[in-house]
Amino acid sequence: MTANDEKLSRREQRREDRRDEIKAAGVHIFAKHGYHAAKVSQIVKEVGVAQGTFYLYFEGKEPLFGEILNDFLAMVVGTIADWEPSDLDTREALRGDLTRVGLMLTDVLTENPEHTQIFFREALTVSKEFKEMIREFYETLGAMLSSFNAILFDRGLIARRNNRVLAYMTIGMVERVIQEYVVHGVLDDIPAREVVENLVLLYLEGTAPPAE
Amino acid sequence: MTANDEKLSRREQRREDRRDEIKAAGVHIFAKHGYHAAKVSQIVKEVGVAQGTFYLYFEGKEPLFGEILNDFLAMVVGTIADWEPSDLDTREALRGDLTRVGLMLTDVLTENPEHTQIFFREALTVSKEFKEMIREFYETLGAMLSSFNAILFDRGLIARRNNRVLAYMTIGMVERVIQEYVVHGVLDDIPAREVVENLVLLYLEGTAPPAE
Amino acid sequence: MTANDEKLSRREQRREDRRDEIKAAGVHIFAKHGYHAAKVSQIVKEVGVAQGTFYLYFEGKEPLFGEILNDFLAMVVGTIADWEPSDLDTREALRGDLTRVGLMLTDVLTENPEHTQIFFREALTVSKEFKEMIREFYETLGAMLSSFNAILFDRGLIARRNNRVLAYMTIGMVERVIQEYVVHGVLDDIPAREVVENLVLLYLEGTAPPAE
Amino acid sequence: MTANDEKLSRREQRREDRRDEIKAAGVHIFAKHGYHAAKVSQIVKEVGVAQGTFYLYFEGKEPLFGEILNDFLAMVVGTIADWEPSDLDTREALRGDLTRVGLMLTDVLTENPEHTQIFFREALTVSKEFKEMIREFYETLGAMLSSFNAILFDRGLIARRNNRVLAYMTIGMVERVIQEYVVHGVLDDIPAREVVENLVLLYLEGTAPPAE
DNA sequence: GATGAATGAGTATTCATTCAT
DNA sequence: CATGAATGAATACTCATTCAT
Repeated sequence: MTANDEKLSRREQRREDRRDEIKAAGVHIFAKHGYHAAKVSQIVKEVGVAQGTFYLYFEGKEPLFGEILNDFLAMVVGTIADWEPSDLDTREALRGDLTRVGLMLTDVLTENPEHTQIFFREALTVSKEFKEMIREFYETLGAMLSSFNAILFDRGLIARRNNRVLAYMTIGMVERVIQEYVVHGVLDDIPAREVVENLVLLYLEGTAPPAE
Repeated sequence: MTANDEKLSRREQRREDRRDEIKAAGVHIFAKHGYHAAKVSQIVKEVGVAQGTFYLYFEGKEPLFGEILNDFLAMVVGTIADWEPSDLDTREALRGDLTRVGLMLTDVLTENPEHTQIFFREALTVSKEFKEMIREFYETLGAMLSSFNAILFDRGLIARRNNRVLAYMTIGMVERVIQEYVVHGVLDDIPAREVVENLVLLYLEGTAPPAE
Repeated sequence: MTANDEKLSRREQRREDRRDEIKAAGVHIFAKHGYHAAKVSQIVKEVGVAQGTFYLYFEGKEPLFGEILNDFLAMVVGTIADWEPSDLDTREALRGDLTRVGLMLTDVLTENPEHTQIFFREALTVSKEFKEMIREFYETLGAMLSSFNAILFDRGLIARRNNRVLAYMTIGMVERVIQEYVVHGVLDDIPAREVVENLVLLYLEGTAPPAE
Repeated sequence: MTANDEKLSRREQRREDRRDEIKAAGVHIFAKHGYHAAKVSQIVKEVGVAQGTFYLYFEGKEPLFGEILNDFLAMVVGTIADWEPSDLDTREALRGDLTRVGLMLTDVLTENPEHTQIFFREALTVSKEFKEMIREFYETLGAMLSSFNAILFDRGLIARRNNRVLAYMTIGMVERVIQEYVVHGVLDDIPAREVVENLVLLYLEGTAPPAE
């Protein structure tokens, strides 16, 4: 690596840092005031740079929001993708896996409450484009969980249900609990593990296959 | 009733009709474009009246939104309030009751998909006031369901759970399924009864008390 | 007078009464809020008639203001016109005359404080037309008083002065004292006669011809 | 002073210049059309900037008016404050002082006829706030002149009068003459000195103490 | 005459974005 | 790279006036 490369790289690093600062301020302001009430002037003021500087790092207010939204989705998807399923040959194994992934998800969202808030509160109202992106996210998630349920049923691990309805029920119970826990603090006197276990329990008991 | 009264009453009737027309247009435009992108000019254009006429019937754009929101909440609350619980002495009775109220709710929301969409998509982003109103709605609902769960547990109808978590899980599964069913039409190839029965089933099986 | 005439006349009377009611309300509202902040809706509300009724009696808001303004000017001009000057052959006679007309003016304005307030506060800002009307009023008054001063000087009753400046000084001292006395109540602990005598005294002593 | 400071200061200078340009245009438009008929669009058009630019320098139309009004009052008060009274031990000294301050006032107002016009014509009709500010100005002035008269009487320089009435008479004669002279040009064929001397003469002769 | 619902022209203000320095 | 002054499009709301009933 030449001195030049190093310098360039240092410059790039600074550029990245500055971008991150602005994005962090964006997260903060969007969470505090909502997308529509948030002003670019508030964001730059929080960072301590001039109005024009914002546009050196982001194309505009909406693109910034888009990145923040993508960061959130990437975090969620990444967490689920990190999940290395066990053999899933018994309901006990399933319980373990679900609890584990649930706790991982709880962790990452608890660490990013503002992202979580922005996602649930604002994402649908910014633009048609984002609305459709979110819709696609939900439908993908719904389809994945439907397939997952179908597999579990095939393996005799869960009872016969309408797997699509079951998928969306699952999504719903998880997302509402997350909102109350992470964003509104309504359930935050309860240990995360207990919350997750209640979720897993309802799912598992609610789908217990009939005893032979 | 004198002729004068009649005239007055006819006038009042026309006034109500006009109000309703404008409100209906508001529902339509808000659902189509979202609160922030909706323009008063679009609403009056849809009704076919002048801009000023709008302000004869509503104080402004936000107050109109507020009424629409209240109408929705009143519909939901009214539906639940209409529920005359049976004795609730057996799980079978419970299943019947839950199915019945679930179907009633499904009915009223299916008939008002735009209100439903507005509630889930926009209500939180219009103003602090509405955000707090919605929050209160959720917390009241959460508290009611928590108590309900506690009663059911006392009667031996459901197993020991964290009743608050259970309450919010229930809210979540219902609201997500409603959104998919009513607003996005993702589940609308499935009969309403089946959807509701799946919801009730998950709740009931998921909370089945241990056999003696 | 036939019965028909009488009926007509009664109808005309009613019409006049209604007009006067509206005008009185106009005076009140204009004085309270000023011309620009005054709303026709406030005026009709005070009278207890419908919005449209206003336009059966007056051409509009500005014409109503015009009438009110003219009423005020007519009162002032009428008061001065009522003055039957004495011979004005001595300064004592002059003092008597000025005191008399001053008291008459004070009387009529004190009885119509809202008109007075409207004239001094609003008249110039309503329209070009009224501004010019007021200007003409002042210039006519100035010219009259200038001539009057010239006559008094010719008769040896007052000293040599710039008669036009003297005229406007006189107008100014009178109108400012009137405003404080009638509109703002700043001097209203002082008997009207004393106020007028102070005015006359300043004018007379301030223009006393040099002793021979 | 570093280059940076200089740059900053130059920027600040430009900012002030721009502000002054806009304010000057405001004075012009307000004087020409009156506050209520004046449009922000006219003001920015006169300066040759965009509509939004106006709001970089002033909070709005009314705040701009407020500054203009304050500038006027500051000029008047400043002129009077600049007056360094002589010993005021003889009526001749008093005459000199009054003439001097009168000329100074005439000067400053003649140089700012639009401000003068705005003050006398519009200031009372813009808002309650300004109305009260003006009222306070008059009452302060009235109180000051009353005290001044009391002092002069104590020193035997003027006769016994109602000092408050005398104060307001003085204010009135001065302000009316100023309006005619500065705003309407009615007296502007007369040298300023002569106008002022007539004012002083009426005051002094009108309050001459009785010869012993 | 009286009503009051309907009209629609008119305007101050905001704020994301640009660009000369 | 950074600045921040300038831009100007975009919109909710008011209220004097009209006119069908």
